[in-house]
Amino acid sequence: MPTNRGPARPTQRQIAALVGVSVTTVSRILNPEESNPFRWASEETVEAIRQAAVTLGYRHNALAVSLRTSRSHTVGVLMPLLGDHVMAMIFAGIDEVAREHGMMAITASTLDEPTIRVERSLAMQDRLVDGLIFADAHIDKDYLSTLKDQGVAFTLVHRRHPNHVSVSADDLLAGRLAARHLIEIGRTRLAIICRHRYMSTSTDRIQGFCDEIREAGLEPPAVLETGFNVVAGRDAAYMMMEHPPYPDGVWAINDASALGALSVFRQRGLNVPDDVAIIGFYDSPVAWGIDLTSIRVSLHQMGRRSIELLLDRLDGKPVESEILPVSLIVRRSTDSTRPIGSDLGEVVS
Amino acid sequence: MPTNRGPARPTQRQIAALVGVSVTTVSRILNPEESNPFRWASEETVEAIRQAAVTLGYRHNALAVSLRTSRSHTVGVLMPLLGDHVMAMIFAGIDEVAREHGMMAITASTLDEPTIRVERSLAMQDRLVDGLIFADAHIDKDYLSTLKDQGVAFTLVHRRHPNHVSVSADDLLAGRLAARHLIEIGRTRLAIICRHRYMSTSTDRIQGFCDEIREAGLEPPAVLETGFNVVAGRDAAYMMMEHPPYPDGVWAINDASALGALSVFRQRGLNVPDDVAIIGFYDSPVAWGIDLTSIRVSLHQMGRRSIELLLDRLDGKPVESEILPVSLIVRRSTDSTRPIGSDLGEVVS
DNA sequence: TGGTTTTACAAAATCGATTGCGTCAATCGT
DNA sequence: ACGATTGACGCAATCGATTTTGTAAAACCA
Repeated sequence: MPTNRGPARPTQRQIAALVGVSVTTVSRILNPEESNPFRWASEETVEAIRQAAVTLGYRHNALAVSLRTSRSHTVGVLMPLLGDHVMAMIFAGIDEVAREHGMMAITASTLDEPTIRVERSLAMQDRLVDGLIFADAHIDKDYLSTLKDQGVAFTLVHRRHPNHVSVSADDLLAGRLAARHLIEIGRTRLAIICRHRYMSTSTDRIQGFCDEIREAGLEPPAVLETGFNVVAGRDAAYMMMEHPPYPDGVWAINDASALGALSVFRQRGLNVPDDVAIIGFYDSPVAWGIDLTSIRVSLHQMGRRSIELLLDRLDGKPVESEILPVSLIVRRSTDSTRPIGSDLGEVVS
Repeated sequence: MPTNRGPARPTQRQIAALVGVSVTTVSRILNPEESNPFRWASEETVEAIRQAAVTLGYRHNALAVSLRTSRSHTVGVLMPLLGDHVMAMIFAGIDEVAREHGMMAITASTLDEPTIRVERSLAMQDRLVDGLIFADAHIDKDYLSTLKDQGVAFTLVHRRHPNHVSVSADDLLAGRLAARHLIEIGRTRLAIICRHRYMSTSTDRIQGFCDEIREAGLEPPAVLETGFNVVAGRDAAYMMMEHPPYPDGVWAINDASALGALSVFRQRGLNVPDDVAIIGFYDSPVAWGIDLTSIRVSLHQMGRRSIELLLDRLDGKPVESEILPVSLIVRRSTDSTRPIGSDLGEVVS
């Protein structure tokens, strides 16, 4: 079992030997946290050490530093699912801020399962992450309170939880915007496609949607909890069309499921938006492609704020939950007078 | 500056004190690599130690283990861009295999810039990653050879490089498939939308496309190197329409840019596919949504294989580059007789 | 000039876990 | 019955860096 990881990395000890000083001095000079290295050694010594570091190709051993200082300069991000557009965008934002602060963001997927979440969370704590960001908070189970009691620093992103600091979209308003728009274009038989109700992204959006509808004096919408992907959208659409009267206004709280539903409606010969209007969520490239009316929120910004809040917390500053603004982007899936291919959102690549 | 990371984690020392044995014994019993703990202690001792570990809530300190063993059970993944569908899917595959092997995958974006790539790569080596996976290989610059000489274990994914082990799509065949299809439906004025030519995903696809066209005796295609996102696709389309004759067959080697081009063509009143046929790449949800003919390759599988090869390498097994099969999924953007919303690909969420 | 402070650096402890080398007693084989 | 093996464990070194403590020499003050 050859443990040889390439040629051995040079250590401070070697630099010390080369220059003829102690490792203590080397450490002080090379310590990036040290604002004034010259307090500790003469100018020549400092120069000699730095020179030696360069010629030897010295690099800090991040593990050793962390072990000693209990500071890993790492934040862990738990997401229900990697490979998903929403999560990928959020993580990109987190990652961006992380490196702006000389930190590293590491991620792991939990598949939204409590067991895996605990496991991954512990694995990250084993690496002494400075803090955690959860994108998969459930509103019922409260594993997070345990963590809080243990003094673990964390924030939530995307989904919120009343007891913890989070950065989320204004889901209540989003629900109202979607409902209002459907009402304004004269729809009365409404339906929602969503996922399990244990996440705030479902509950809040449904809540806002229903509130608006109730205040307009309309019938409450049908709620189809099929899921967040294309297939889930199709399934929901099939269910809707099992027996008339069919809905004439659908809000899928995710563009992918909107796409699935849309394709089914079209296959069945329904006209969108005349027969059935559809609204999505996230204003993703999919929405641009199919001219889908959608709710826009900056996922990138959501990711950024979630880690900025976490870093503030780590600095001991007081932090509060934030709610990001949302806006309705109207396109042809609810308004056939709109131009084709209008209003593309933020471009990432 | 309170360095208090919550309540101090229990250590082997504490367990040792509690049970009344040395840390050595505790370490041997609790070491997960140790196949037969009973070789080192009596059954009672083993039980007592395990019991103490549980009651104290003991967890391994991954950093300390790595420092000692020079094995971090971590692989680093360098991607040109997080937040991109392609990269997110690949990473999801990598992450899956990583945890199947009790490892952790950490990622960082390089924005395709050599400087950042080196920086991130070093940052990962500082954490003593067991190996690296590069999704952003350039074919000209050869930073990777330096790494190889240093004995750093790595594989490439998505993009390939003749000198290194990689897992990529059969881009040459993909190019041929796209060209053949366009030729078969009678197109003669062809164009490609791609990105810089320093990546194999561009060069190979173009190569295959051009080979097929040459062998068919047609004119070589126009090559528009505008980029990989929606805006790039629009830009390319605008350029194409600057002066007639316009292309009647376009291959965007990425669905997003295909979408951008498509929307421009439609805005200009062109009929797709009658006036201009469009093919994309990756068969992403965007393609499903707009009924875009596209090239399918399993990105998830690509990710999985890239880390599996890396792990094989780490085990000292010989590994060779792999090329994943591709297939053409024909939809309405090249064949108006196809049904709406057909053949959805692998669903991820 | 005697005493205090600052400078410049070193020695050693520490972080948490692993591991080579021993020790001591019980057991085994012949 | 005696050397040899095995079982059950501990000591101390080690990984690479940081931190605490220590101590000469130089600088400063009155």
